Amino acid sequence: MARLITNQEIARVFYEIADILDLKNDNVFKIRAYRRAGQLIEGFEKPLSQVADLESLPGIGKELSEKIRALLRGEELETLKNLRKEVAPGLLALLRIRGMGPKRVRTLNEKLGVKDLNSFCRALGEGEILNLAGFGPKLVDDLKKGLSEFQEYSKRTRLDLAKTQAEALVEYLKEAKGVGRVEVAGSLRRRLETIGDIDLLVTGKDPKAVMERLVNYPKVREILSKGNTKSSVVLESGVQADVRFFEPKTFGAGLQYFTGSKAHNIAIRTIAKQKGLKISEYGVFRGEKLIAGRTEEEVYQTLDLPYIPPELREDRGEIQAGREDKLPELIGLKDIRGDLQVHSEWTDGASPILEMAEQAKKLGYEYLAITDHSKSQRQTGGLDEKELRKEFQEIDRLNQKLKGFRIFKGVELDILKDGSLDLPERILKTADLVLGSVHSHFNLPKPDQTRRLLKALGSGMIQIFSHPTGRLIGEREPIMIDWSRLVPVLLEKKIAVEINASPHRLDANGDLAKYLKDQGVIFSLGTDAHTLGGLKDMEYGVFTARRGWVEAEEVINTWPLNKLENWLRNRR
DNA sequence: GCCGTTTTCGGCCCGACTGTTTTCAGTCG
Repeated sequence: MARLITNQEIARVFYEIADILDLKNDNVFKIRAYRRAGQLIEGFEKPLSQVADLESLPGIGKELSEKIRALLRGEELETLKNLRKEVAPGLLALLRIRGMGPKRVRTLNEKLGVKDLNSFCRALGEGEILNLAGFGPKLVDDLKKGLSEFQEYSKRTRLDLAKTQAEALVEYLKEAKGVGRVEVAGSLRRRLETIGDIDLLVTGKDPKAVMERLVNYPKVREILSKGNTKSSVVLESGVQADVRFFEPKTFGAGLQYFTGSKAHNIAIRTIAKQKGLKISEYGVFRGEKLIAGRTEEEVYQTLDLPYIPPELREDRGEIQAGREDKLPELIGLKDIRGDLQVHSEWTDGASPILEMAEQAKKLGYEYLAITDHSKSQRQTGGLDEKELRKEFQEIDRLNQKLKGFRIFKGVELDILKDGSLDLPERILKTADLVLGSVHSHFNLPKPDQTRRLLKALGSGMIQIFSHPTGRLIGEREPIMIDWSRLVPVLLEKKIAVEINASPHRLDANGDLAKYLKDQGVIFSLGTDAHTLGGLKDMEYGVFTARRGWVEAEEVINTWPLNKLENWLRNRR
C-alpha cells in the first residue's frame, strides 16, 4: 500500500510551488496563498486525510483542496511538474541564502547565467556582477558572507545551547541605560527542541542605548543590521540574535507576535478579525484606536481568551481549549520531587552514587533512582546480575545512612533485538524500578520494531519505557514504532513513558507526549545524568512535557515518596 | 489562489533596515 502523505510533505509541496512562482515573478497574492496554506497545513492538528471538508479550512479554496486531494491519492501535481520545468532546479537553494530573494536570483540568472550554488559562487568572484543595477560592492560582500553562512550553519541550534547564550545576552542588555524589560521570544520561548535564531524584545526609555550596547557585546561576531527599533547580530557561535525595541504600551503585543508560532498567530488574527479587531505586533486595534498591548494577558483578553502558555502556541487545539476553559494546568519544575534516570560510576557515570544523591538533595529532591546500564551495553561497563546485586546492596547501605531521602535501586535494562530482556527476571524482581531501553538495532522495519517492544513491554518486568524513540537531536532519527499497537500494552501493564530530559534527546518529544497523554498514558521525567551537572537538565524535560500538554499529576516523579513507592510495589 | 453583511470583482499586512540610490528596490520577519 502506498504510504499516506503527511501534512509536513503537503506543506513542502506548496512551499516549493510558492518559491518557483516567486522566481517567475508571479502574482504576489497567489504566492502568499500557497505559503499561507503551507503554514496552515504544517501546523494542523490532525492529518489532512482525516479532514472531510478541506474547503472549510481558512485559506483553502477550490483549487488548493483539489490539489491536496490529489496529493493524498498519491499523485504528483501537474502544476508542480510543469513549474519545475520552467526554472533551473538549483535556483531554489539560492533563495535560502541571506540577502538573496526572488528578484536577485532572477537578475543573476538572466544576466549572468547563474543556475545553482556553484555558478552563484563563481559570479560573486567576478567583476561583472558589479555592473548590474542594484549590485554594489557592499552587497556583493554581504552575499559572499551569506553564502558561507549557508554552507556552514544550515543546522539549527539545540535548545540548551541557544538558551544559555540567550540568557547571557539578556543579562548583558539589562545593563543598558534606561532599559526596562528584556524578554526572550520566538521558538526559544516556546521551548522548541531546536531553534533558528534568538529573538529578544526590549523595552525602556532609550532604544538607541540598547542597540548601541548590543553591537558592543563582546560575543558579537558580525553586525547584520542596526536601527532604532531592530538590530541583528551574529554571535561567535554562529547563532543569529535579533533584538527589537518596543514601547511599554505595546510590549505585550510585540512579545505575543514574536513568540509565535506563525500558525498560532494566524489563528489569533483570524479571531480578531471576526470580532472586528485588528491585531499586530503594535497592539490590538478597534479601528484606529489601540485597545490593548501592554501585556500578553491583555492581548488574549480582548479575544476572550485566557493567557496561553508559550509552549502550547502551535495552533494544535490550544485556542479551542482556551475558549472552553480547558487549557491544561501545565507541569512546572517545582513539581518535580526526584529524578528517575541517573547513572553512577558503577557504569559510565562520572560520580559515586552518594555524590549524585547529595546533589539531588541540594536540588530539593526527595528521591532519586540510580539506573545504571545492563550488561549488553559493554562500552558503558554495563552490569551483569552479580554486579547489579552488589550495587543494590551498596544502595541499601546508603539508604540506611541517608535521612529524609530515598535512593531507588534501579536499572536501565537493555531491550534486545528480539524483545528479550538483558537480565534474568530473578534480579529484576529485586529492583525498585526497571527502565526498559533500546540501545541497538535502531533501523528495524516498523513491524519488527513494534513486535520487539510489544514483547519486552509485555513481559511485565518494565515500569518505565525510557527514551522511547531513541532519537538523538540532529544526529539520529527516531526508531519506527506503531504506537497505536503499543498503547494498549502501556495501559494494561501500567508502564510510564519517559520524557528524557537530556537536551540531546528530549524523548518522548512534545508531540508524542501529547498523543500518549490523550490515550491515558502516564509519564516519568529523567535527566539521564552521567555527571552532577547533568541533574540540572530536568528543566528541559519539563519544557518538553509542557509542550505535550502534560500536567503534574500525570508524571510519577511529581508524586510524594509513599505514593510512588506504592505504585512501584503494586506492579509486581 | 482566497474571500465576501462594503460580496463574484477587486482587494489581499507592512514596517524596518540596508545598499545603492538622489527618491527607491529588495529582503526580512
